[in-house]
Amino acid sequence: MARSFVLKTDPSEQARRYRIDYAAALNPQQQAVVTAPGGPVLVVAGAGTGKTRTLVYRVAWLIETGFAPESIVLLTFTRRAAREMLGRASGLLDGRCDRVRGGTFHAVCVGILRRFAVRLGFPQRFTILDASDAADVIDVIRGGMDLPKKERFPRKKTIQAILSAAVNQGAPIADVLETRYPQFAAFERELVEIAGRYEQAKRGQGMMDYDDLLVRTLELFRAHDDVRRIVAGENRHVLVDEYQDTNRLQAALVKAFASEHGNVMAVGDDAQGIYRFRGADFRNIFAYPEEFPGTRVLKLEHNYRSSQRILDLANHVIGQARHRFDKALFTERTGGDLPAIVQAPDERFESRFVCQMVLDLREQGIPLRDMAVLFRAAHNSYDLETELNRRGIPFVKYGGLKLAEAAHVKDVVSHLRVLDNPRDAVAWNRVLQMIEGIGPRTASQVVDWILEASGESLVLPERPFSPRYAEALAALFEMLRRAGVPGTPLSVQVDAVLAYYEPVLRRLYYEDWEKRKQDLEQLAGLVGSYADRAGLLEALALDPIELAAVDVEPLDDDEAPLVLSTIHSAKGLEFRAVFLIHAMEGVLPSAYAVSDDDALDEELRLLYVAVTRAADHLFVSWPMVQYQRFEGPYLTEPSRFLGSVPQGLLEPWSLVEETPKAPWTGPLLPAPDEPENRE
DNA sequence: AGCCCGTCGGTTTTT
DNA sequence: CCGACGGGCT
Repeated sequence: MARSFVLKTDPSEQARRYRIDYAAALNPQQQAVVTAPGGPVLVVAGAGTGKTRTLVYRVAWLIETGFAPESIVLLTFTRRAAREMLGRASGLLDGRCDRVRGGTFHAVCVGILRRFAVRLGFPQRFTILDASDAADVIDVIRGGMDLPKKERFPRKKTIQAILSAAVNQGAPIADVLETRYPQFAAFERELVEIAGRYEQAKRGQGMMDYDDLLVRTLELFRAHDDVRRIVAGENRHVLVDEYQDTNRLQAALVKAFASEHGNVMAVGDDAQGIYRFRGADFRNIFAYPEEFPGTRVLKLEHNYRSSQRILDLANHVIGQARHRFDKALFTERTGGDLPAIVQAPDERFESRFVCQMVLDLREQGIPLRDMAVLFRAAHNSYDLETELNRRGIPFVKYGGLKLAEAAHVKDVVSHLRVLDNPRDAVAWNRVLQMIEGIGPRTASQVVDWILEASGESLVLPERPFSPRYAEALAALFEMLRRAGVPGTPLSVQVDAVLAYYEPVLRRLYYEDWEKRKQDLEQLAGLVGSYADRAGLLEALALDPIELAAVDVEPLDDDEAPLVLSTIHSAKGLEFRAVFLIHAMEGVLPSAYAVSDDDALDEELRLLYVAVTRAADHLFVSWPMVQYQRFEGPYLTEPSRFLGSVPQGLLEPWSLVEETPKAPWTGPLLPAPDEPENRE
């Protein structure tokens, strides 16, 4: 018979006064969340209701009530979010929150797998494949198969996306093809075959892709209950942010993490689910009380962020969804400007408008960092970026191309990977193919030889190398040997690789190597913040270090830059002024979404997320004419979601070119064909 | 086998 | 605007 033994609270604990005045810092709803007793809690929190703030205080409260920081796990959507929240919590409790464990599901899983992967037959130093590494592995597999030549087979990135979608949605490949890639439905058999070989290859070579990090952790818990008990036993409280964007794998992980104690708090907003493409279903949030019996559901409804006029628009937007959201945000922040709907003649006008208005608002005292330009897809801001550069307005861009994904950065990082793990065949392939005279074929042969000869250390095998590349190969090994001497500082290792790589860079990317070199310098600059090579490599694999396009002279020294971001990457952030550009049919909603009602609803939620980022000023704009390469200009339509917005919620703006100043008394200007004055 | 160049097709969102 | 692929050359 099991018996419960009640441990009494240490009296000195009881007597302690809390350092933080929770009642003063939080509203009653927030306080209820922060001071909730253990057990499962679901917090349904609308946009701008202080969700992050509440979680930060919750962490502090738990620590103040006696929980060890290292027994708390905070799961967030990005590592950036975790860092920021724990930083704020530490600020409240002078550093005591630093030991709280936090990060993405992927990062937390890597920590667990590094400890226990051996139990699954994986090496402790298994290789983490990012999406493009995974695509490269798939490409090799595809090359070794006899595939139908006549019809168009999906390219490696698409194959990878299909396989990943199947894993994340927990659906067979056939379903993924039917719903998202009907054009490739005929290749189901081949794709299933590739999927099988891909699994084998990963297992055989000790590699895990992003999805495996979640899948294998679950597998580990399922196959080894002692591991599950150890890991879950280390957690006394599990906190999950953005629960509406977790998929079934992540939901299962939450359940496992909390399985020993049941202290789990999830925070989310069903109206802000924007990761359906990754297998998330915003309705999962309603399944939570069934997953965790006894769940206490708490709500945060009071919006502190936006003016009422912005909320009116947001409420109208979300009201158009087919699925009804039980939600109306309210605020006491009445007044403010009406959100503007700006009709720009074309993209150039739109960019000029944004730049000019940004500068105006800055004149009015809003710092650049409190303004953001949001868009559906990373490429929507290209024209604007040019214009910002021209005017010397500093900006950072989130979303889109990642530093770690650029080909030349991967080249350099592959050398470090080989140093870290001489059995990393993916990295070897890349490293070898940079040598002149070595292509895919020779590379895979040489990799086989290397793997045979090298155990934990690097050995240049004695083999019949062709004189075409033998010397270069020896030079590569000499560089690796020097850089790999134990105790060599990371920065020295990186410098050695960069010096070796420089001529390769010039040869491979002769058109734009100088631009790419700046990225490598940025990479070199990051090195200092990592303790060792493994730490750097792990960060590069798990953190999408955003490629900041900030080589613009700041207006004032060190003025924090304007933020450019995809809507997805702006989740959870807020700004005093928000510009939503390219709000047009085909972009928002995306052309891919228009034939599917559920996808269309998600586009609507994206618009909702964008609108609710704004506190005071909101400008929604779109270009009436777009230029296409061959077709020339064509007319666009404004987003259907804005077409039906009643007058009074949005103020229509149009852009007019400045007319020449009136008090001109001299002779009329000659024909206006001075090229400089035209824009 | 590898490299270079021309052509053509596809083009979201992220860990 | 980038990458995959085919053809011709080394």
